[in-house]
Amino acid sequence: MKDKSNSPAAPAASAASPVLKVSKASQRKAQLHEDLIACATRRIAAHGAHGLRARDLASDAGCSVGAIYNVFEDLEALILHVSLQTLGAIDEVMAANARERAACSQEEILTGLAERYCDFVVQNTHSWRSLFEHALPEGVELPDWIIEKQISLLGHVRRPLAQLMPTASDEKINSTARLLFSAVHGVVNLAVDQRTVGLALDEVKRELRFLVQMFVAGVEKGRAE
Amino acid sequence: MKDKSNSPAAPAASAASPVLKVSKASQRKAQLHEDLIACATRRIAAHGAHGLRARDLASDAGCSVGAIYNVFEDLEALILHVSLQTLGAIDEVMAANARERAACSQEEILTGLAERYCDFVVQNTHSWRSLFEHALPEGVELPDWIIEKQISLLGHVRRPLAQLMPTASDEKINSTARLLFSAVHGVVNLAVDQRTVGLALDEVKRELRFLVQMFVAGVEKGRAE
DNA sequence: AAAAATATTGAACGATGTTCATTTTTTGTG
DNA sequence: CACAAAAAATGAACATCGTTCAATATTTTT
Repeated sequence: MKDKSNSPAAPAASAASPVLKVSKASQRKAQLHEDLIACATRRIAAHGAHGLRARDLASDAGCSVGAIYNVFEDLEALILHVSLQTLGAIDEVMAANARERAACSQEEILTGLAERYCDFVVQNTHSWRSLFEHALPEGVELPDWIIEKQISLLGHVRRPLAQLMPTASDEKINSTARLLFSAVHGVVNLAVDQRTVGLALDEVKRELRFLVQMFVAGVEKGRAE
Repeated sequence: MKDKSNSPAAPAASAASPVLKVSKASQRKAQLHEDLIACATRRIAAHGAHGLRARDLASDAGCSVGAIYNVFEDLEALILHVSLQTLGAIDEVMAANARERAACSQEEILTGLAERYCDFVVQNTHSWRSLFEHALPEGVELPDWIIEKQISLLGHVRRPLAQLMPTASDEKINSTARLLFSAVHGVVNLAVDQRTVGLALDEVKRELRFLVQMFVAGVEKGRAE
């Protein structure tokens, strides 16, 4: 037993560095690591994190159940690696919004972010839900490489907000970015869960735009006074 | 086996109607029904819905594990009855806000609601989380008596909103109430879960006020134009 | 080629929700 | 009250999980 893969996709000692030993064993291990994440990603996308069963996974990846635990600490750790990929996909979607709306108003950039987040959640509900459904056990922290990805997401909200609130401190911009992300997240969350207190799926995007527009208008109104 | 208690707290054929038979058996059943909800409420409050185990519950209530399934369809159904109580508690908190701030501005009523919801969630995290953590199985609907309670909660948001948006249709008021509730819910949710993208617990209420104030200001600005 | 180190395996373990044949209690009736 | 039928309560047994670990197979080193 070596590292149980606490860090994600270590580049597997790329072929360009022949000094580092890429033994047959560690190659197989790296391959299994990759395969398991791929299989888990598919299963989570199809049935949610709850539907990820060790025996099914072993069957999919063509290994024994025990092998999973040689590569990952437990299933939860494997799910975290899938989460990193999901976060990456969300980051891409948000980055695309920033590119396509680079010339637009800050309000339009923010409404675009909300709509894109909503679209992603509707199209990738299970994967997205697995990002949030597990309340981590008392005292257990998320690994750094997950936290960094999440901070990166917030950057997409922080940048247009900084333009909208030119006199605000970095701390205020930061907390407002978290506020706005959380609010949009909540609206999408209760909607895709089809909760009674949430919105119907066919009104979510319209109402999300309304939320962001009213919030931005309120901020601008305060600035004008 | 009779009804498995699909409806909540049927008044157990109150003593005032001697025609309806209150047999010794049905009395015991009603008592167990009550006891199980009480024990489940305590356990969920202490350890969350995940920590509700059939064997522990039977031990607490002084019955066999099988007895639980004579009274409730499954543990999920029992959790729903606990949810009704939790929703009732939230309703009370929101109603208290309406009473205490009856003479305040609509903005203050709405910020008060957000703050009270936040306080409740912080103080009753486990019970509150069990309201939302289970995504119901495909095609399974919540029972009417839960949906009614949730609609009742929305009323507390709808009423001040109706004052703020006098020209809006009932549908618009309704969807805006869901929007605002969902947004506040999301902010509180990510905060109590201590998520990276959420707010820290010591800034939540301040930022919630900011969110509601900016939203209300935006709505009023739009009305003025 | 043999030995040491390492990795893989899958049966077994401990929980868990749920069931159901058996036992106990309650109810209806002569 | 006695006694049979009906109803309810019981808890051992079952199916299904995640996880472990002694036994086996493989790889690496000597």
